Amino acid sequence: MAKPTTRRAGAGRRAGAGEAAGRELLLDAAVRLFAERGIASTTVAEIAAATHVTSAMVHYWFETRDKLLDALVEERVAPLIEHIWKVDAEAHDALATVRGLVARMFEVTEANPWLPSLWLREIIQEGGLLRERALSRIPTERNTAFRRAIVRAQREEGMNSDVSPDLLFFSLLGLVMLPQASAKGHRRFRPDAAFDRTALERHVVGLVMHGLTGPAWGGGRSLP
Amino acid sequence: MAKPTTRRAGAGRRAGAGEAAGRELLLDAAVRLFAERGIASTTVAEIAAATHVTSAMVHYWFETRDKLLDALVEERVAPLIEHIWKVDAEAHDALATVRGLVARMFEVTEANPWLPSLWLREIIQEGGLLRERALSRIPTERNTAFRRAIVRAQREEGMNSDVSPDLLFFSLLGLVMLPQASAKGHRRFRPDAAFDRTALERHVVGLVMHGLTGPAWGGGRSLP
Amino acid sequence: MAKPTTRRAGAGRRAGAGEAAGRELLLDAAVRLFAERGIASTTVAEIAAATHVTSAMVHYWFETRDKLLDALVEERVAPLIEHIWKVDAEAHDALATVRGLVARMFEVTEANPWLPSLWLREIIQEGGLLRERALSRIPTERNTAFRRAIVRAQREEGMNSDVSPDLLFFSLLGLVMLPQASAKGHRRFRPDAAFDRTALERHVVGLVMHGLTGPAWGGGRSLP
Amino acid sequence: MAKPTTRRAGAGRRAGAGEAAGRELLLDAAVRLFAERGIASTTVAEIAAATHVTSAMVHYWFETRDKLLDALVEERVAPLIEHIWKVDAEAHDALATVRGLVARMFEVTEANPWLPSLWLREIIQEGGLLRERALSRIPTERNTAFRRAIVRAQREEGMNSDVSPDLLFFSLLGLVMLPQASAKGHRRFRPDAAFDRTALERHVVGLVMHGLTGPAWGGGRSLP
DNA sequence: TATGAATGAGTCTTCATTCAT
DNA sequence: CATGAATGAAGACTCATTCAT
Repeated sequence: MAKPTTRRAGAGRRAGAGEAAGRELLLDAAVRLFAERGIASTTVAEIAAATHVTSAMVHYWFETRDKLLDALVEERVAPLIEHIWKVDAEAHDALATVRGLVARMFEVTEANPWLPSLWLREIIQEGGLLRERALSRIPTERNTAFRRAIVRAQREEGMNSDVSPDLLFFSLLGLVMLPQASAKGHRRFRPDAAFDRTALERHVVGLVMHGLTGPAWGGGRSLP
Repeated sequence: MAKPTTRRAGAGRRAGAGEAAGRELLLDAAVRLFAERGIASTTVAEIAAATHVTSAMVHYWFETRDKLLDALVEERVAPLIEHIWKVDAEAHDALATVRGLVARMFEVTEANPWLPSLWLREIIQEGGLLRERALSRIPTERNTAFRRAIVRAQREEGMNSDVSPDLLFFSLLGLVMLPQASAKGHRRFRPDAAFDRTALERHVVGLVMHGLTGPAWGGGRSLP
Repeated sequence: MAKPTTRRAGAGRRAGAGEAAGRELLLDAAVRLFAERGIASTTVAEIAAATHVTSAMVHYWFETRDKLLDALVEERVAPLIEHIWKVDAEAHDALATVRGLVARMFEVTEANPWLPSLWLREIIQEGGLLRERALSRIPTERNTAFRRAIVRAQREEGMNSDVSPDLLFFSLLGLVMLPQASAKGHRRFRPDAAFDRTALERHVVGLVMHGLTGPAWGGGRSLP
Repeated sequence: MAKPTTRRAGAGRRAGAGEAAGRELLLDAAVRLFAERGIASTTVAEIAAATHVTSAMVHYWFETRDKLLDALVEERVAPLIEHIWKVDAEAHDALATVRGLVARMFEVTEANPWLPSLWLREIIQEGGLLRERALSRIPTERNTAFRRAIVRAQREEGMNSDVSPDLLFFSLLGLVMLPQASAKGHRRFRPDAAFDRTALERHVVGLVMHGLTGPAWGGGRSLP
């Protein structure tokens, strides 16, 4: 975003049409390599090589490796987090809220297959290199509202009360992200089965929706 | 196992009583630091310092950083994996099998709090530094038997058929491991709540057991 | 030839005019230091320091110490070996062939005073660090032809038959190279006498030419 | 020779019968390994391992690596040098002196096949790790006498005057030592021919004796 | 924009050496 | 005599970063 050297301070980035392709290409490569190998195991030179430029160019665009991570979160990760937590006008009850959350998680990972890996390795865990940068982008009020909706559904609508409102979001994350992060690992046990995001979504939704309602949940409700 | 430099060739270590404390202490420190920062971000010198020795000692005991990883999987990770997949004589139906698997996952993580982090970062994902070493320790036949038990329960006992037998194990892993790997992250949203493994277990078991049975699963069955 | 780290993949060095001086200077320093101290006793940092750069630059140009040795043989040693064994159109008999071989050995060592040391320490001996790399550059067919010429001269022209055709080349090598490799050692016994390559050549040629002909060799032949 | 620690200062080495085998075995191994790989490329631990002890034992016997080299020259190399230069009562003329010198070189290398390699790599060259230690053992007066004998033979007996009295000893060294140091290299060109010290001696003596006398050296003299 | 040359600060690894037992 | 544990000082190699062009 910032131009590195003061020597050409005048030449600001004009947010134009087909402009600054280099920068975007570098972020593309970075995000992909970080997901494949982990951030700590990816060098600036590798990102540069994947984009057919030299590592000096990475510094031209981002100044330091650390600011590249800033830019990565800002421009690539944060928008996805925000999309996942977007207010869902359609959701009139807790179950639909959960359903929407899961749906948007799948939307987002479908368009950005590098996300599960990055989330598991670099965001969720203490010591993750994007942790502070990314976690601060989770909208606290939305998160709180979500928990409250669960609490209310348990109290008033007979939602499975074994479920912890505090932990439910982590469960969804685990259910959606972990299988996608280990996709290539599946082949070890089922070498024939290619990874199928649709199958995963059906599986997760089936498990969670039933899990939240449970046998005791009044009959008539049908799952979307 | 032994390093040559100073030792008489062929003089093996006798696996005696309270012996070789240094080696075990180093593995303890390694496993802890790897879980905290990731393997790639942990230097040999840091592991040594955590044990109050020099990095030369790490090479004395393990020869190379890479062989330290071998030893780590062999001596610390593999036994846990094997315990998780141990044949469960008590489990007479699919549901009990799942319940037992989850229970042993919790047993293992309670005694080894570093495991979730390591599993998510270094085992599950492509590019994880322990991946090949650890994945080969998962007993294929047990894994297959597990999937078959699910299939049979779906066909014969009305288990929730949305659930994919291939994906269920990954779901359990995600449900059990991910929240524990991000434990310190919880505090960001609920600063008061200390991590409570018992609460997590109730949550996971509640969600999964209900999720597998679902509203349609005949009445009488009661969860453990 | 080029190192990747910073460079665009595939961007080769253009073998231009006064270009890549750094690389050549490093090879100069390497060859000199290796001759003085032996390869095993010379560090990358010493080579770098002799060229007023850091050891990182040596890795920039040659990637590893080992590939520096490859380059050294390829670019500095092999051409000399090939020159020594060049087909000698002037040589119409075995004696002239020997004379030419010796003459070219002196030519080459005059222009490259580091060669004798390197040859004795790193090429000739088992365990020499350039041995495999350099020995493979000796043209087998020329070597064989040389031996056959000696055999014929012994059978047909009365050349000294005590001389072994197989060993003669080693003798020449020893006569030419060893005194030059120990040049500074001479001073120990004759502190006044500076090393005099011309004197050595007269000595070697005198000894060998007489040695090959011997008292019985028909009179008339005069040495060049 | 000296016991390292003062703690048992009383326990001096008694130069007894089958005593201190460890020390001698270590010197044996050292001398062999140094000849094979060069001193700089041989570690204390390797010498120890070849003797089935630990490197601590090498320090017990020799205190430091450097003092091991001292001992090596003192006890293994110097006696051989002295033997080579021993006053030769049989030699009544210069030619016989040369002949005797060569004969003793072969005696010594036959019993100590590691010598040629060590001499070429570590003694003869500047930068050789035994150079100072060994060169000082060459008896200057014998060396000078040898040169004077040659000068006299050239002046008074018609010995080949192309030969330089100063260089002759180096030539002998080169002729005798270099082929033996590169023995295994021969196989590259003549894979069938095993190294044959007798053949080498005939070759060297034949070359040198004829070389010193030359065509003009009156007839009658026959070589031994 | 883009590069090649250059560097300083690590990081892993090796090795001679020490010392209590 | 002999060892195992321990270390400090190197040495090869890597990598983010700088800068003149």
